[in-house]
Amino acid sequence: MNYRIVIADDHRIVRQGLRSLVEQESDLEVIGMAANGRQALQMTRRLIPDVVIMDISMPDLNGIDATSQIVNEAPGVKVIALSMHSEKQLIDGMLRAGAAGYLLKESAFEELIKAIRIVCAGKKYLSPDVTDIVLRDYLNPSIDSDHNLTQDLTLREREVLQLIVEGCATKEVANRLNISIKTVESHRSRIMNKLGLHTVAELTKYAVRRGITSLE
Amino acid sequence: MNYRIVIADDHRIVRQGLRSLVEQESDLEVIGMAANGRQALQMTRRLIPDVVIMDISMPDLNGIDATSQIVNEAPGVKVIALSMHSEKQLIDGMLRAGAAGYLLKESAFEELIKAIRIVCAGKKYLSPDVTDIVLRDYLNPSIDSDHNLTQDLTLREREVLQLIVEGCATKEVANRLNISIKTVESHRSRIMNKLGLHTVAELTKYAVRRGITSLE
DNA sequence: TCCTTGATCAGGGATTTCCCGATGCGATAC
DNA sequence: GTATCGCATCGGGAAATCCCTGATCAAGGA
Repeated sequence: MNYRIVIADDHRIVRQGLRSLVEQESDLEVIGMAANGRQALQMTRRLIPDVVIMDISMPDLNGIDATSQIVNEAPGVKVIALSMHSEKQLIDGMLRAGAAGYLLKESAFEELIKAIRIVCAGKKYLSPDVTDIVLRDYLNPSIDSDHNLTQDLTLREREVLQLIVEGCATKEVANRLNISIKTVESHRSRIMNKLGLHTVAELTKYAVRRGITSLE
Repeated sequence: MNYRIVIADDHRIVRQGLRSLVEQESDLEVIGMAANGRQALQMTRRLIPDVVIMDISMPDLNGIDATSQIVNEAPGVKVIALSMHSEKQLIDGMLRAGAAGYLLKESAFEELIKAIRIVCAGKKYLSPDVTDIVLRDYLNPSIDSDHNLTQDLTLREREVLQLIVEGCATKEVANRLNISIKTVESHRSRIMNKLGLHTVAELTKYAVRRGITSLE
């Protein structure tokens, strides 16, 4: 039996590359390609494929919302997320939207093929890296994963974090908050611990992603 | 005659896809694949391919600086930039670095094949969208103060900057570049001086804005 | 040839970070 | 009501770093 596949990615050459890879398998057939989430949705309605391989960051309608609608309208269609990032929020969004699989563009295509066969068999498939993140969350009895890690920071810690990523040196943070340098160091250290980050550069990127600070 | 090609992109499945596409042409042979700019550089030194297909945003060493070094060391090697973005700064950076072609991931792979043959014939190739942007700038020579600052950084300084904002400690930068900690400190100090920035947080935001690093 | 630039490195004091621990305080548990 | 816990606060001491100065060397242009 042949599996019918739709590929959704906003970069044409990536779509074509994926098609070329997938069609090396004799039982896999690419029946359509979409450049954004809305096209993917319409195409899925029309063609009812077995699997949609879905990039997440796409214009017009993103992969998560597209997946959500597809799964609602056509529960038989399996969606495999193919993402550049292993961020918890994205994984979470995709799985809640009803994706049957999540793998990274960092994966080998053999893994994609495997994922396709597994979801077609009615099971779920996650990349090892992704599994790690999901499991860490599962094992850690944090109340809800939607409240991301930033929520685990205390008020004071978020204050300190914001000042740091806005470019204040430790001493300046201490001055502004009227506390000792030692205290600021403690906060920073605990922040890094909680977030699993180790440098100000990483903290800054994290904060920008979370909207705690802007790029100015 | 066969053309020997190296592919550099930080996403494995994209690399594999590109390889699969390129090798549909009987006279094109993919002799190596790299996951970042540094690997691409080393691979190019070793294999001396005819063409390097180079993604721009890559960890460790970005596509622009990698191209710059490749073109210096091995002038015979043609570099084709394959970018997600058609931002002026990136195009500018790549062309100044000596790329022989610039196309978007939005392009069809037929265009990539065409580009390969054209640059191998010693000519330049730009995507139509990219040509537009270059021409607009050519016809309207705005004195754009935007690119001056980053351009003022030397190649080595940008390398160091990239590693720092990717979260490497000074010691780790030194290790990766095989230079002394003192040298890294010198570079960092001069970078901050040139840019008028004083903390890693500010450096990081700057680098993100300039496309030197991503938010991960 | 001379001069500039880029890349490399060192010394050494000032500063910061990192890893340990400790205290006080309010809330919650039992 | 006291035991416990989380939070904010701070300190010591070693390690790492920052900052400034100065130096060498190679490459390339005037």
